[in-house]
Amino acid sequence: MTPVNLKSLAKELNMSIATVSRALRDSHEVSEATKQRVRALAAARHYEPNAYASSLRRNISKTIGVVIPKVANHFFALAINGIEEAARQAGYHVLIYLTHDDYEREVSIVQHLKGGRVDGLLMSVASSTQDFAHLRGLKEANIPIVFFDRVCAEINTAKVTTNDYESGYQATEHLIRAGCRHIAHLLISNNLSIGQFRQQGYLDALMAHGHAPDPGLILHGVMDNEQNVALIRELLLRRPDIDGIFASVERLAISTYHVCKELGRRIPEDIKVIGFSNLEAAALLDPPLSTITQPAYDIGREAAKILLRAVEKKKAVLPGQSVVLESALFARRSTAG
Amino acid sequence: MTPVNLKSLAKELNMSIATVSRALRDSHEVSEATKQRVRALAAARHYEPNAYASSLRRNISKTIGVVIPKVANHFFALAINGIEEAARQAGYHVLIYLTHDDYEREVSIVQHLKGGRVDGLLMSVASSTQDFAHLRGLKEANIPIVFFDRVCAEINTAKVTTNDYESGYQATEHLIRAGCRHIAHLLISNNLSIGQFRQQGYLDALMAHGHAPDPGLILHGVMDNEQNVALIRELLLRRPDIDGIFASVERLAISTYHVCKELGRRIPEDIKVIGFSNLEAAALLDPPLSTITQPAYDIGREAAKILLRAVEKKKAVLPGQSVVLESALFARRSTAG
DNA sequence: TTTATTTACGTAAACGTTTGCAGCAAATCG
DNA sequence: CGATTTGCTGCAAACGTTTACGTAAATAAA
Repeated sequence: MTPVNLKSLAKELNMSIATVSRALRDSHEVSEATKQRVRALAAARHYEPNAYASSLRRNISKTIGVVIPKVANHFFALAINGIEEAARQAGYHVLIYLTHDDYEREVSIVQHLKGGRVDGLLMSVASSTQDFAHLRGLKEANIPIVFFDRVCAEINTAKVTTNDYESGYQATEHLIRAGCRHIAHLLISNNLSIGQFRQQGYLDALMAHGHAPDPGLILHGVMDNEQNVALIRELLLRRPDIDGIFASVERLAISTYHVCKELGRRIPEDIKVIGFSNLEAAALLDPPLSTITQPAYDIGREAAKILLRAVEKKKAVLPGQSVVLESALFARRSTAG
Repeated sequence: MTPVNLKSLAKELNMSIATVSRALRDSHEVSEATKQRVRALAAARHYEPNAYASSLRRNISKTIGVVIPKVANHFFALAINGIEEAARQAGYHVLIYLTHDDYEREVSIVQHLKGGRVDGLLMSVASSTQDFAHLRGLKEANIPIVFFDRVCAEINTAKVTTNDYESGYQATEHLIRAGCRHIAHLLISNNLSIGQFRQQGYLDALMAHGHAPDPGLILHGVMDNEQNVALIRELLLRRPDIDGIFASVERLAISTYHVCKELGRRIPEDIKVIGFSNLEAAALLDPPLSTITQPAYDIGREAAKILLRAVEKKKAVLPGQSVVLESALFARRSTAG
């Protein structure tokens, strides 16, 4: 079975490779008659251009990379959905890389991508990442990058986020209005700007309503869910006065449910719970969970669109293109007064 | 800023491109001293080989494609997780494509991939796919393919599935033992072999326990969840005798919960429900949902491993390499007697 | 010494595509 | 009618890497 490429098509058509190539790219310097012949044979032979030869020659891969902590998470799954949609429409391919929130892995992935495998990068940084040297290098490699959700403030590029400060404020206020007096905040590693914003919203809402912030009510989660359950259990036992919980990430809200069930704390009678979550089944939980839900699909799509515009123009992405989308608060029974 | 490639390194080191290339690939025909010099400079200049040039020359892309219906679904998200892990360990990259269960899109994606962008393909076919010509073409393009979960029986290659027949049987039997007399089966498009197996398990379990199969109790879901809710509502109203529901896909179980809540049917008192699901929060639903849970991560990882072995040997994948993994049944309150 | 063999490197040809340049007709213009 | 333009096509050089082949020197075998 002989390979079907420009050369084989050219030979069969008795013309040069150049003409075949131009005909297929619909160049204006090829006669309509020739184009017809070329296209007919290409279709008959099921010709598919070699993506790598083209990429090498044009120095364009028509591919974007997506680097995220995990995929088994509704937020990221939905974001990928949006990213894939935008990429597909623009004729781009999507490479997926998972960091599992591991800094070393993130560095290794980014390093590899400097080889020109992707034209641009979408990224949600790992929670353990503190040093951003590996990301700076991308600028030099001329690979534009757009951060989404878990952004990196130190890098000068576009970012797509949600109104995290306001959401943190609203969630906390929602609990206060529901009658909570001692509200705990569960979050993960606080070196993420996103966590800081939510935390600040939480603190400001407390202050605004005359509640004194209490460091003992702030719990930092870890990667492992088992450990989180233990941490939350310990917190609830140590501070029996806690009557409200604001979870900055879905996993911690779920773990809270498990602990409450285990300790016999009733939701919402004893403790009210609200959490960031994209869980479709939130309304079917026992009790239905009040959530702040981020527009994950839109975040992914918007980030991809911004990136693709930059890629097409071969320009770096500008911070000015940053976008802030709004999350929605769904009050359900877990915070019923 | 000059590009850093083999040529620039060679010039700076006063040696030929070939030697630099060989040194970096740790060839035995380069002296240790030279290797040291080359490696040192490569590191200093942050050299990253151009993936496309290498791919073009070696006719190997070190990339696999994953074609799935959707990603916002715990099963597929977990599968991707397993796939990415296996790929990363083997030094492969992962391209993601979503069909959204659309046949046209699936064909278009597969067609594109014949251009050599990927060394192999992992696939879960779209529920609307009936014709498999586009997949046969892959054989000719010498691209091995491994199906997982939603396999295509007509194509002669390796498949990674779960024991769907047994699971369907067990789920049905579980409902029967819990006292159900009129058990409905909710599934999607039945041209998928996977749906047929589960359905057969359901039917055989009914027969084995002296229940007569009733076509009026089998409901075929569609893409849209709103429509599914309507269909299920109609079914429950039309057949008030239904006291058990076996949902072949997670979405249909969730929709069932919504309908029951709406119609005031109590689970499990009035209707017992069991469904295929990888939802982590299944135990936290109201009531906790009994599930058949597939080892999604392992399915993805196993499929990727089989594919990568074939890719490395540049051989087609053999049907004999097929693997069947076992799902687990978790009995929870939704089927309590 | 001569003749193999090994070691270490360079030369150059691929891989398939794109594209600047040139050529060469036919058409248009002065 | 000669000069210039226009429309179409081919030639050949890239893109960066890998690798078969050649070669010169150094070592080993004779």
